[in-house]
Amino acid sequence: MTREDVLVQLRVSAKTPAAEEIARNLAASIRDGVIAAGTKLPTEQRLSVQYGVSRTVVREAISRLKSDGLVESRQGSGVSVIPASLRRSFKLHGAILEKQQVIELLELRQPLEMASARLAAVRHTPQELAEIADAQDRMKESEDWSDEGVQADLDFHHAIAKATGNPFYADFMAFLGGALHATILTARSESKNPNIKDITLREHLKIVQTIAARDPDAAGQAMLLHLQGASQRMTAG
Amino acid sequence: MTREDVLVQLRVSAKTPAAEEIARNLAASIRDGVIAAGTKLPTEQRLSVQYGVSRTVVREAISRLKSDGLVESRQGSGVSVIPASLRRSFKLHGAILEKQQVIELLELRQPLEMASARLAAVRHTPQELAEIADAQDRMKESEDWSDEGVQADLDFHHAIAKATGNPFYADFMAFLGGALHATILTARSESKNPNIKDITLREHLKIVQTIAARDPDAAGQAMLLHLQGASQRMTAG
DNA sequence: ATTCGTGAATTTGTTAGACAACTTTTCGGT
DNA sequence: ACCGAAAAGTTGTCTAACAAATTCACGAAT
Repeated sequence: MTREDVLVQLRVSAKTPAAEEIARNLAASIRDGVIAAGTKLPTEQRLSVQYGVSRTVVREAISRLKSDGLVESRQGSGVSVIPASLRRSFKLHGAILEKQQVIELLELRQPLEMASARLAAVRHTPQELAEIADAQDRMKESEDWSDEGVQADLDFHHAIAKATGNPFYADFMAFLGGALHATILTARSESKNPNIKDITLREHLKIVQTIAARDPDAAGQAMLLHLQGASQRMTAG
Repeated sequence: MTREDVLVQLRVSAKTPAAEEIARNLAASIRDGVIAAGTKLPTEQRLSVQYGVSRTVVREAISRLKSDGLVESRQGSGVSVIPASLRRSFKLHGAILEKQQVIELLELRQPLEMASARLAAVRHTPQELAEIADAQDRMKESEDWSDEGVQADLDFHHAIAKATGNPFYADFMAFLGGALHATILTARSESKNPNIKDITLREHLKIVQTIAARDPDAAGQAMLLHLQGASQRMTAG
């Protein structure tokens, strides 16, 4: 019974819609430079023959590339590749994160979180501070290793980013948090350290206090300590 | 004659493809919570009636939303909105950047550039250092206010990001650079300061020297000074 | 011979209808 | 009340056609 379920699962996950696969294929060709910036893609007609699908499917694939800012189409002319310097979307194309990628992503996040904490310490409103404290409370009351605990953890960081008053911080931290969500969850569940939640809560508390005190240096430092600890717990576990 | 040209121009720029406009409309509804996460979009049939277009156009619009990680479709079931916490793309949906947005974007960039310079100082290889110096030379030889000068400037920062050895830094700085490209260009051309290039080059030189010396603190500090100066020149000019 | 239109060929944008594949709902029999 | 099969609903894909815009080629006028 379970074996059958696995087979079904595999079959489902294996059969990605054609448009998605073609979009991925073309995107890879563009990113690897096989199709150079400034040049044109083959016509929809040729692509449909090449991939053995209808023009409809090809058009849906190209739609995705447009949305990613990889190409630009002009009626009557064709679809041309946009130079890398003008691309306006940032995307994690590899869905699953390897450990090395996790480390690199955390390395990107660290200076942003520190700056976020510093700015939040200086600029936060009472409402924003309350939202930060609320996320902390939700995490305190959650069961260990639960998904809702991880969510509260990420909400905590997101609330701080929102308290900077800079929407780019809020959006980008939410994005990074989402990318790390699954990784954090598995890291926590695999961890042998039973006090992981208490340690996290203590580090969070220090951050809340320093932000509430409007002390940017201390807030940045408290955030740094928290991230270093969390990073160690995640990548070592 | 010229008046007619303007009219044509306006008509052209006003006529965005239907799929793009619908995608934008739906994306806004999702981001604003009008269509809540977890719920389903109206069926393609209903949307095609609602917007007065064919189902094909609706499908292309939805294709874009899928690419943005906003929705997920299951054959036979429908198209459901993905929770914000799981979105895996970061995008500047507002195409044109207002001055306030530029300031906020620079504020996001600053801690990343500092971290980038620090990491590059510690980790750079000779080749990577040469690439940084090369961008600096290209900027030196470019004409004032030229597009190629701005490109060399951005290449300089990108080269540093690559020298961190962390591809996320390289990708994200390239993304931010692209977003700021047009703004930097106009800021330079409008600036009354004729020495803007020389000042920039001097600040860059300091960064190169400190990175070459493998001194992360000095490199970070040099980068901070450069960004503060550049930011002032851009937003004040 | 060169340049300039004009029309033909290309190419993307959009529509319509049909069928396949899959999911959800409905309804009838036990 | 429950179960299973049929029906309805929904997304995925294909085909055929036309509209709209661009590009190209050819011929005419200078």
